[in-house]
Amino acid sequence: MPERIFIGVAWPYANGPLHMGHIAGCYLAADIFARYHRMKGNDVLMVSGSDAHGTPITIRADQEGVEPDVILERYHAQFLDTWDRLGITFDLFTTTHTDNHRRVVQDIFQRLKDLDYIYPDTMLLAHCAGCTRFLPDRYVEGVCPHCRNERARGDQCDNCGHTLDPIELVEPRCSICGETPDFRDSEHFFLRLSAFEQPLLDWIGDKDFWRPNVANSTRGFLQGGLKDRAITRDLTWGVPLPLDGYDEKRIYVWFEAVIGYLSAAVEWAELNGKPEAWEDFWKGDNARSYYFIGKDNIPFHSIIWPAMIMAYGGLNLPYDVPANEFLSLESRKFSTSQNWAVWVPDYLDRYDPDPLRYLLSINMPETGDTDFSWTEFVRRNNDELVATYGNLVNRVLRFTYRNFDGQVPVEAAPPEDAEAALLDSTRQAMADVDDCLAHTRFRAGISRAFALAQETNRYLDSRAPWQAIKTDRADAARSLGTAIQVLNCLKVVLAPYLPFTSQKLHGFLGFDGDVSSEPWDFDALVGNIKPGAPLRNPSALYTKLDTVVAEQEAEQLGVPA
RNA sequence: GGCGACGUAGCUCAGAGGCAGAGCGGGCGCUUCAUAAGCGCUAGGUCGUUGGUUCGAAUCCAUCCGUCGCCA
Repeated sequence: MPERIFIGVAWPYANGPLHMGHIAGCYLAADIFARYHRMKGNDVLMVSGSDAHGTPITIRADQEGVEPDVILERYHAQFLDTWDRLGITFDLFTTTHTDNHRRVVQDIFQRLKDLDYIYPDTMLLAHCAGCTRFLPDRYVEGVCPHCRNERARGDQCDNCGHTLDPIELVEPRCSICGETPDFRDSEHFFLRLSAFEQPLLDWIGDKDFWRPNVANSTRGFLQGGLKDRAITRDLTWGVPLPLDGYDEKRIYVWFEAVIGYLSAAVEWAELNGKPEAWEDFWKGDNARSYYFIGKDNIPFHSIIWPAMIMAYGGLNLPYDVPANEFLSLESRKFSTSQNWAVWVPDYLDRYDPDPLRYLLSINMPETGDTDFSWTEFVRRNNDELVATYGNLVNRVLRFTYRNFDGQVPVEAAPPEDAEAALLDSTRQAMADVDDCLAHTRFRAGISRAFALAQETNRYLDSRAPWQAIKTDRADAARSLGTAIQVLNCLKVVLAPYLPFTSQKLHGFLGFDGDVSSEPWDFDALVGNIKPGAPLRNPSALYTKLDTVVAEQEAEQLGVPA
C-alpha cells in the first residue's frame, strides 16, 4: 500500500523576490523529497503559498502607495514563475488571502475558543491619535533604551539588535504621521499555549530521528516554559475574527499562516473535485507529515503548530520537521536591504536550473550553515557536473552512437567480473540513495550518486572500448552496453535532484515520456535497456562556465538595485 | 543579557572516544572515447585557544577567542 506523504513548506512573505537562501533553506529539499516519494509510488501532497498578511507587506504597500493585494499579486505571480523555472513541483501553491483559508482559519479559531484554548484579555498597545488607529509594533519609532539609537522601531533596534516592545521606546512617535502615540488598553485574544507544555514534551520524547538541531532547539524552547500569546492585532489587513464587534482587529499572522498547511490541503482537494481527499493526508497512521522550513521557523512548526493541532484534535501531528540551517553568500549573511543576495529570477535568466540545484544539494545546510560563492558555483559546475557526470554521459553515448549505428550495442561479449562488480555497485547505489532520501539526508544522497558516476568512469578506463573496438567489437559492445545500463539507473536516482537533465538523458537513451514515471528499481531499469533499441544523438547535459563569470557576478553583489 | 549552534587540508564540507577523511584545487605520471574531459600516484592539517576527564580526545567537560541564529 502506498504511503501518504504530506509535505508542508514554509510560506514566503509576498513582499519581494526569493533569493538563494530561501531555496537552500527549504524549497529545494522539499522538492527533492516530493519527487523521490512520487517515484517510489507513494501519494504525495506538497503545498505552500504566499504569506499574504503581516506587516512586511503592508509596509511595502505603503512605500509604493498601493493596496497590499497589489504587492501580493505581483510577488505571488513571480513565485509561481520561479517554481516553474526551477522545477519546484508543488501540488498547490496558493496564498493565505483566499476565502477558503479564511474559512479554515475561522473554523479553527472558533473551535479553539469554544474549547477555551483561546480566551480574551487586554493588553497595552500604541495608539496614534493622528492616524486614529492602533499602530503595529513596527510603526512605532523612537530612541532605543539600550543604545540611544534615535531610529529604533517598536519591534527591534537595528543598531544594537535588541528586540523591543513599543512601550520601551524613549520619545515614541508614529512612523506614519510623526505624532506621539499614547498607550491604551486593547482587547485581544490569547492562545493558551501554556496548556500544551507537557503534551508537547511527551510528544517530542520519541522523536529521536529528528535532526539534532531541531530536537535540541525545540526542547530548549519548551524547557524555557510556554507563555500564552496574543493571536490578534489591531489591523485591517488579514483574516477577520469570526465574531461580531471586532471589525478593527485581525488574526495575527503567526497564528494564521501555519494554518495554511491545512487550508491548502482542503483547497487542493476541492480543486481536484474530491473535497474529502485532504483527509487522506491529514488523518490516520498511513499518512506522515513533513515540514520543510528554515531554522528560524523551528518553534512555529515544532511547538506552536503542533499545539494548535493538539487543541483542535483529530489531525495528524508533524512526523518530522527537517529544518535546514542557513546559507551565507560569499561568507556574509543574505541581506535584502543591502542587496547582498542572489535573486532566483535573476539567476534563472542567466543560467540553467540544474547546476543551482546541484550546488545547493551537495552543499545543503543540513547540519550546519554553509556558504554559497560564485567561485564555488563555477567550480562545482565545471569540475563536478560537467567533468564527472556530464562527460560520462557524453563519452558513453556519443561513442556508442557513432560506432554502433545509434543503437544499444548488440552481440556483446558475455559479462565478466568487472561488469558484475559495476552492476552490483549500481544496485547498491540505488539502495543507498533511496535510504538517504527516505531519511532526508540529501547531501549524502547526491554524493553517493556521483561516486557511482566516478566508478563508471574508472570502469570505462579499465575496459577502454575505444581500444577494444579496433580488434574485438563484442568487447566494446559489452562495456558500452554495461555503462548504458548504469546511466539508465543514474538518471533515476538523480532525477529528484536534477530533473531537467535527467529528463534529457532519458531522451538520449531512447525513451519518451516522463523520467519521473520511471521505476526506482534496479532490475526493471536494467531490463529496459534492450540491445538494438534506438538511442538519440546526445548533446551536452551541462555547459562549462568561464571563470570570469564568478568575478562578474561577485562584483554585482551589494550594488544597490 | 539568556539559550542554541558552528570553527577540521589552499577551497567547500564530512567524521562525534580507538591509526586525521572526501570532493575540488596543487605536483607527477598514464590515457585519448569524451565538453583539454577520464584514470592512477602524491603533497598538505598541532582538528580555533587554554585547561580538564580518560589507558586513549578532533570527538566528552570547562574556559576564552571568532562567526551565526533564536529569545529577552
